[in-house]
Amino acid sequence: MPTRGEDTRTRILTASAELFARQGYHGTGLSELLDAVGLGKGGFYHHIASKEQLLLEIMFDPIDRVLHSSDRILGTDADATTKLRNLGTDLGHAMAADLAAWTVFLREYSALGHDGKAQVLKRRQEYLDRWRRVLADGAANGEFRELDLAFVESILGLFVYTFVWARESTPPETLTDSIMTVLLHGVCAPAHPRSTAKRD
Amino acid sequence: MPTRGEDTRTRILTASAELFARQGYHGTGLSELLDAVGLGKGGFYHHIASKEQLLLEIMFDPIDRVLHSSDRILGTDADATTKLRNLGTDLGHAMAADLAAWTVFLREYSALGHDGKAQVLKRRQEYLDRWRRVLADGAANGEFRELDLAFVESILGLFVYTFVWARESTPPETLTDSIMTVLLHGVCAPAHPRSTAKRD
DNA sequence: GCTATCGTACCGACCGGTCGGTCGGTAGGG
DNA sequence: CCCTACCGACCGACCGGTCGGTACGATAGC
Repeated sequence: MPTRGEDTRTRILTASAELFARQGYHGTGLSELLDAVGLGKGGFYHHIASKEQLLLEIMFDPIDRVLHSSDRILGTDADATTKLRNLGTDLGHAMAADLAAWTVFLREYSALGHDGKAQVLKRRQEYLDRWRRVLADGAANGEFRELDLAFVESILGLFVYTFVWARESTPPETLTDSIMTVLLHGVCAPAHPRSTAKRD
Repeated sequence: MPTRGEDTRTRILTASAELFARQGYHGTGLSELLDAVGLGKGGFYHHIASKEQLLLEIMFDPIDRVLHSSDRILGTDADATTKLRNLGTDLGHAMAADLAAWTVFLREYSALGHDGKAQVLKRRQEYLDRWRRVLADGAANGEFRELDLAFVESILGLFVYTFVWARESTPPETLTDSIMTVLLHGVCAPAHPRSTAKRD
């Protein structure tokens, strides 16, 4: 029989992410989830410790991915403008590749227990710090204008909401460009008229 | 005895918005809600038709408010840059004034039934059309550069996420400025260096 | 001024159903 | 023979919602 082994777990993760994204964590019952995966309760709990643990794993996956790739981007010796553009396109790619998990990541924070909240918050903070660092560096060397960085908090929301609502009408690369064009023009110092986001 | 009459209904609306924003619609039980309002089930259902109807009313309130004020803004004969700035500050004020309801509006769309979804979607569309119209006008008369308008879909997400996550550390006017500065610089044509969002 | 009547605001016991989770069991490959 | 993968009956708690009843202020008849 196929579909045995470790990939059942993956199937559970994928299907749940989809369901949680569409109907919310509390809005999705176990039985509904079981139907989607094609498993009984016994099978499910053989792989997953609890519904909340499942939610936590769904949320870790996408943020960990961009956390790693942002390290790679920050590690290069490119200028701040390039780094910012790379952060943006990377985030766009990640969201396009796994939009369901990202939607869950953004919306279901409040469904987590105390410990889960702390773990997710820590990763979120770390990731946004990468953006803040690039923005601050660019402001320090004159590439960017001096900015109040409060808007950085909304980078994730900005991307995810664009992807969730505009996905059907527009391909993901166009969405990323659309966001990054405004962001880069909004951030770059008038003296440096590079701008217009081009994908690498 | 006080707290009789129509204001009980208002108390229910306010308390539910707060609870739904913190824990989600499905994540908030009726009994929890009742405790917060200080009412029994009978009292609650005397004022409210159903839990879902309650959700719908919470969501209409904030969007209807900015829908009205955006009409006023679009009706003036100011230039597109000013109109855009006014749309932004107005939205910022509205969100600061009723952040809980706005959070619910953004997060709990999927908890709505078929009819509710359609009604909310219609208002959302109408409001974003105001932004699109200003952006398109500005692009037509040279105030703004030519833009792919896909990012407009995320205006609401952009604001709400900034407010939800950065509220504790930063006052709402600063947040609005922070967002609008990036947005205006990102959107204005290089030839027109007005920018820097100032509140009226 | 007294009481009968009515409508509004509210109570809490109770309903059927669903929730997340447990457990005893089994099929089958190594 | 055992271990992995899975099944589904079953659990108590809790869900949103209903319903019969009541406290009380206002109005009306006399």
